[in-house]
Amino acid sequence: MKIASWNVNSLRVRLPQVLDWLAAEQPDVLALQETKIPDMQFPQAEIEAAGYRVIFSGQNTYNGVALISREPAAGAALTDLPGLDDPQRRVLGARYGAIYVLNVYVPNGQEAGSDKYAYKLSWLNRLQSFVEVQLQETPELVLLGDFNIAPQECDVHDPAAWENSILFTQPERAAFQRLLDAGLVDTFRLFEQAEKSYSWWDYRMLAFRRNRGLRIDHVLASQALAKRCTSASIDKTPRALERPSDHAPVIAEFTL
DNA sequence: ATGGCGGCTGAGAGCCGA
Repeated sequence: MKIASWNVNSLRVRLPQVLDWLAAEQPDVLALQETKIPDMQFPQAEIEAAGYRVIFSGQNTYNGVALISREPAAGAALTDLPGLDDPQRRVLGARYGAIYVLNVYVPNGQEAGSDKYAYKLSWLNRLQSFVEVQLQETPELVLLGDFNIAPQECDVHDPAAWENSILFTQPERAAFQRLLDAGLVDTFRLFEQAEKSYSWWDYRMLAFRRNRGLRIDHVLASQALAKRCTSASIDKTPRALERPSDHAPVIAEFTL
């Protein structure tokens, strides 16, 4: 079972790259964030023509998530965190076989101390509560997506420069740690990885070429499932294409 | 390192992302 996450920063723009990536990598599940497209305009036919199923929860301009899969999702999809009345489309959960897949686009937070920062932290609290409940229901669970949090110093190209900056503040990192404490494992760190491995690079300042990035996209697996994780990686190749997303796909594989 | 890029809207320049 190969599960991946990719913030595409507009599916309208990136659809050809997504189709190419599906053909090349053959994932069983691909979670997309920042599709930025209303459901009525979602390119369902193009994805189905590639041999995949897809479910989506979108809106215009901002946010939007989708789950592309080989096999159809079982049962109804979840599009809202329980207890959070939020028009922003940032969550999509569905079960594939025994595995519950929860695709999230965590709020950016903009700046420590801002209203958006408070929203981010409360959003992460709601996420944690839901994960705790869902783990009782489906012990095999993958929580993946754009977390907008670099959890450790080794996930930041210049930790000193990023100290107290959004994506790397202590409260954000503590919220990420609480997700792990709830029973999740950062699959990327189960394996030896190259130093300075990142999943996002700013479009500006030649950040990708200089590898000045952050690792903010993650595939977290429940402890039951993490035991069956056989690989975890970041695919930097799409980031080097013409007109790329600023994020790279992150991948984890599990034995069934 | 101020913003530097890119996508969006709406038809300007500004918002937002990270």
